[in-house]
Amino acid sequence: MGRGKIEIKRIENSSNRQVTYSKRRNGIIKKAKEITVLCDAQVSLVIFASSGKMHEYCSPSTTLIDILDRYHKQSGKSRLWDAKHENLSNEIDRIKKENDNMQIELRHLKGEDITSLHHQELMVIEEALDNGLASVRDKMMEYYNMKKTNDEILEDMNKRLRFFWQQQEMAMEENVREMENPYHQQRVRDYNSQMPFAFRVQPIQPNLQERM
Amino acid sequence: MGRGKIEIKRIENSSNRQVTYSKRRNGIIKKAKEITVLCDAQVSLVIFASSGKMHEYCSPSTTLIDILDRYHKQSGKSRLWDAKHENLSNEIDRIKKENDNMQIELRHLKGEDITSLHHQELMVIEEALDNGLASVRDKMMEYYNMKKTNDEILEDMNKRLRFFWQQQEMAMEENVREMENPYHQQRVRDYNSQMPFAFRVQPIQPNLQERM
DNA sequence: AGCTATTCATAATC
DNA sequence: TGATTATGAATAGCT
Repeated sequence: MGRGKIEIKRIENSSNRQVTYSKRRNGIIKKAKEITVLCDAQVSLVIFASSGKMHEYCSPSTTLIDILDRYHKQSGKSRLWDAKHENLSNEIDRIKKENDNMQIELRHLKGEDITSLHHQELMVIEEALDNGLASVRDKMMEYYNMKKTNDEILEDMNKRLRFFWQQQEMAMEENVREMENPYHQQRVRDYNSQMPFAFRVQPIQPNLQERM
Repeated sequence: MGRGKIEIKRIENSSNRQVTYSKRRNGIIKKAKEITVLCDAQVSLVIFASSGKMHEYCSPSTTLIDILDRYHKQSGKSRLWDAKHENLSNEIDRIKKENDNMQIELRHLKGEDITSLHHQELMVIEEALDNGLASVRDKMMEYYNMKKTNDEILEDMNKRLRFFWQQQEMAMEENVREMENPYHQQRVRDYNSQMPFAFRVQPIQPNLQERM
């Protein structure tokens, strides 16, 4: 059906191929539409050109997915469809298994479900628990020490502070007697206002408090 | 293209429709094959007759699934496809999350990744470890006790056995002197053959051995 | 992209 | 159903 008969084999001339492709593609889609209308059929048609460009036709009132569902129900090739699901399913299985194993390990570490364990398995768990406990207690001890150091420093600071205030008070009392002299009053105020910033008492580890 | 022109609308005559359907269906499939060969295209074609009967064509060297994969990648209609996967994907996410949580808990119980934990969290872990350790050690102690009891019983049995054999030997020696008498010989054989089955020494807990 | 000579698909008929 | 054939449709090659 053209100026000359053609053999059904790959068209080597690339632009000819491209032209023929788009003509015939339109032809097929037209035919698909026609059979849909004429014969109450449902058609799903997806065409990829060698360029990768895609065209599709799907009968109205259905979707490709509907067609595929019917396809898979009827073709018995549901395994192909499932192949897409299979990866996900396999992954689920794998993760679930992993999950179960961890679940078991966790329960064992918590001392549950250990009745059926052999002696050696119990030893392994015991060792893990021992190690874990050692690490946790080390870490706690670390915190305690940090807190202790901190407390000591604060205590030391406060001691100095108290000492400073005592000195301050004594100086004040001494100065009260000379209050009539405006020059002295001024000196005391200066002295007083210098102090508070010099002894701002804070924890050494800023984040330590929130972890304790 | 036939003896007369036809309007593209539903063919009301059912058998005509059926005939036209199968002719045109073959036509489309033929065209699909041709465009596949001529133009290096990939075609997926699924047709359902109004009767429900299905026919399909898919370019060689691909599967419908491959085509659909590409379809979904390109059409942007992947949501429809994903709807099929959504449940599975959600489940995977859920399990993975569960997994992660357990992973973390496990690592914490093993004393790993605990640097960022707060003091209270460490206390909780410590308590869990303590409890676990207590349970495991209880269980081990139980086994030790069972084994000990078992050993004691076996030891006791063996003691009795040794004693029995001693008695036996002494009786034998005594009997050797009377060997000339056939009646005595017979008596010793009887005596001997009764014994081994009376003292078959076995563990009391049949499955205990394999757990130790 | 159009055009048209030609081949092909198929509607009607048997 | 299956084969035949007259006819309209599709399209290969050309512009």
